[in-house]
Amino acid sequence: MVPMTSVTHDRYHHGDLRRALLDELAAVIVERGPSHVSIREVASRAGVSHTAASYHFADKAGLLTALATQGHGALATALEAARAEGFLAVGVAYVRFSVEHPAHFAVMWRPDLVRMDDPELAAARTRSGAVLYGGVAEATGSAAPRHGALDTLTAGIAAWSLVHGLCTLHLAGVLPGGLPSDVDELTRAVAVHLGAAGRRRHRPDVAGDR
Amino acid sequence: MVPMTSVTHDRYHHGDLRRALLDELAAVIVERGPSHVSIREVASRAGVSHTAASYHFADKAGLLTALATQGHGALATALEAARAEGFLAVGVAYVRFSVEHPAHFAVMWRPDLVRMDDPELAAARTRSGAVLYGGVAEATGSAAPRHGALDTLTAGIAAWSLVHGLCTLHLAGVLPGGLPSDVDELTRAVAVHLGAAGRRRHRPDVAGDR
DNA sequence: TGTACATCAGTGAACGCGCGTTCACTGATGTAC
DNA sequence: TGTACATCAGTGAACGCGCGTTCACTGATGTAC
Repeated sequence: MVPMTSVTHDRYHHGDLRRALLDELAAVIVERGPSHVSIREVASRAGVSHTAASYHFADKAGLLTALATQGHGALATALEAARAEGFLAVGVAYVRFSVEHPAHFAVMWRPDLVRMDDPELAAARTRSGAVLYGGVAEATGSAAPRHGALDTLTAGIAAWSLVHGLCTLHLAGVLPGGLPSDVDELTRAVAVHLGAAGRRRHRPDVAGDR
Repeated sequence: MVPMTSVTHDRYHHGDLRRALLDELAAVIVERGPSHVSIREVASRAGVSHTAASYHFADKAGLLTALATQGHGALATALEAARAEGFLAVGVAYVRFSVEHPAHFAVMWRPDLVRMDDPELAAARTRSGAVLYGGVAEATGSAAPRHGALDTLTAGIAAWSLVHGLCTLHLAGVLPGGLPSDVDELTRAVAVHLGAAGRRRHRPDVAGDR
């Protein structure tokens, strides 16, 4: 887990309490999961009264929404940086993000924990979504012949699903032994099997059946 | 959402309160998410005192663990039934399970909500895992030449990751428009891009890069 | 077939606790003149 | 440069609530004789 902020000195005016609270929130989520979060504990760990936290975030959902927003921003930045290195690098960056920021990852697509209609969250999601969808369209060739549009879309969803599922299962600790322990290597070894996407334009006979 | 039990008549001795509580738990999770569950509410919805629920489940983690156990059992049954119809059918069954039992799916791989070391849960996980791993090894040809073992394993993880990620994103409601609305069709359209797995025995040049 | 009794499956009151929220208040900082 | 004042960023006490847990108790059922 990589904290998103550097240290601040303790005065009455904290300086960057909002950031500090989000860092502590992330730490609590890593320790106990997103279901066992309380504003009071987060505030206490940041060394301030719990009302100070309420000053920055309207309520618990607001706190979690802010973490999700921060996460989508950071994910977008990571994916944007990887895009130039090609399709596979974006996938590797996605999985690496989930490992470096597991708490953010844990709340970023959780409509039951986060206010998905929050304007700032929506903006951040649009940014990360642009790389996710756009990047795949580029990589697989967006100027596809007819019937290619759905194929391009489903190829993108396949790639997203694969890396997202890999993150989820990996973070849950339910993957079996025998896999590469290095996460970049693991991602490449698994994503290799997404071979069909970049290779052809037409729909094959149903793949892998029998 | 498909309830796993049929109705019971109300007597002092309920008849199948354990089942009824799990059904209500599933309903609460679908409505508000696994983070907003309380024993008292589940008991109240089942029409019994909250102490009656404590009689059947030691605590909240026990309640959620029982749901996860039930889920793994049902998933194993579904996957076992689909296995004969081939590799792709197993994936379709997996996604269909997540849609029919979203509450179960939401807790089945959540070490922060569930006691993963619970013996009954472990047994149920072993059962579902057997189809998941074993099925893939069969479908891709387990008698692979050398260097094929890791390849077979990662192919299985790729398939699992893809369908698992698809479930997660679909249930979260974050998939973009333009995709097939029928879930079986969606799964097939996406899983098609996992083409590399069933087709060859040797590792290709790095797939999809560029 | 009756009866006694153990066990199973529930009730309902009481507990202490941590929660989110509200409130009046205060210390530190920035700005107008 | 100094002072007044508004605003920002916190404190700490108090609230009512729902929570999980514990406890003594009871109704229904099953079994031994």
